[in-house]
Amino acid sequence: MNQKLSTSSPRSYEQVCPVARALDVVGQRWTLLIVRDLMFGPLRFSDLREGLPGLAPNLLSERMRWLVSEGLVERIGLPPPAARQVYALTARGRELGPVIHELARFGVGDWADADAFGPPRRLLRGALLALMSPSELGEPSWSAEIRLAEGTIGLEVAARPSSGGSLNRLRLSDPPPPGAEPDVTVTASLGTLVELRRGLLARSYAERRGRLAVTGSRPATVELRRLLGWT
Amino acid sequence: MNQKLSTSSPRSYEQVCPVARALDVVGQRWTLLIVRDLMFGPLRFSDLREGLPGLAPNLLSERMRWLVSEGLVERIGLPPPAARQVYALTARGRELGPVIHELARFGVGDWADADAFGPPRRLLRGALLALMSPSELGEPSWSAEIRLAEGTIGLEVAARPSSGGSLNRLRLSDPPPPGAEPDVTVTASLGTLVELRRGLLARSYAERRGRLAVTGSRPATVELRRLLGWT
DNA sequence: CCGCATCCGTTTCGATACTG
DNA sequence: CAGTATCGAAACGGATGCGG
Repeated sequence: MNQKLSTSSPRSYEQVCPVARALDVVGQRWTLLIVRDLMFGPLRFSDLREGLPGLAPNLLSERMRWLVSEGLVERIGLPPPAARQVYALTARGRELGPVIHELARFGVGDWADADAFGPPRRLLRGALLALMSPSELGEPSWSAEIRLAEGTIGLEVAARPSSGGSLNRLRLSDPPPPGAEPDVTVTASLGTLVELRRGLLARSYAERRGRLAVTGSRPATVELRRLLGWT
Repeated sequence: MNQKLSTSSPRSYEQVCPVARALDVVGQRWTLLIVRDLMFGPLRFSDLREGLPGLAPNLLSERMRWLVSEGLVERIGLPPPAARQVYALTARGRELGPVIHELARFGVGDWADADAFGPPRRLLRGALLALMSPSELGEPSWSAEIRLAEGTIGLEVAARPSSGGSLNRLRLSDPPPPGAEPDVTVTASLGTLVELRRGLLARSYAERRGRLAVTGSRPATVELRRLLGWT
């Protein structure tokens, strides 16, 4: 009779500051990782569990209830033959994209074991995104194929729009769209890309050692280098 | 003898993902708010306490020890006459700037009571920063003066650099540098600026109602509008 | 007064077991 | 598969005290 499942609103910082406001909503443990996992598409409860080992099911369900109540996530019922229901980000939830991206950018700074990147594979796109600085891009649109040990990811860069965040210019696809020939192809391990980004490894040296191979049109290569922060 | 002050490393997510890495470091309660407060300059222990009501002193000292051990903050001893010591962000700690900024941008999205903005005053610059989209700026450099009920803030925008985050183009000063004549002056309440940014209020309407006044050179006005996201 | 350390009641988390 | 129920462990918040 006495229900305990009442989306107990967590502790608030009680500050009239947008940062504190944001953290009141997504500052609790696991919350941003849940959003991260939903960033590339809707997932079921068990998909989320799989991607978040260590998160107890009761806590996950409480977090989901909270995220729904805050309007960041919605529960969507799928047509009969498919799985019963999925969780998807709302438009408001997708506004957390830049937050996740900047966190990832920061996290790359002490990411020593990138080659130990494990499942789930869908996070691979996010990991790659963390290595990219879309604000450094030039105007044109181009495409690339990124071949990692874990799999190959497609990248499409849209032309610079008159306004809007430059993050939206990037589209990662896993697997890459078939048939389309990329402007540039890069082959490396995730760890190599991380070291290049962090400036711990020189591009020319990596190429000579066979840890990095880039082939394709000259302009697209230059843009790729900017995007991935190679010196 | 048995010391408990051993910077007990907090729970880790144990994931090989840059977002999880970042949250392992700054994901605990209060941590990002501490960094936020240090973003505009070094502070003493008691300054931090003042800006973070609800944070117990033992927890603050534990967080500071953690941040120091992670290399985000350093303890600096000041010359004798001044206060004994201050905490300052390291270069690595300043890398959290974009994270804080994006969190603030998100937090503006449900910031209904901006006019109730309270002390400490030094957060005023951060609140303003949250309303700004430096990525929308054009090339030129210009300056502005922003007159709020809480006080007047100076803004200087540097010319677009060849590379580097556009956040670095902005410099907020409180109070504004004396003597320099700003290219544009805007007078409004913080709440009005928030409503304008969120699109809840039209600029022309706000001006007619006397809630907003913008004076200055035409080009600087246009840039200001882009920066603050007015339609 | 500042910069913490200690004690203690409350909240949140994590692991496991269990149900429709 | 999609959660709920329970319970011990850890983290947090508030009060108080103490040395420099």
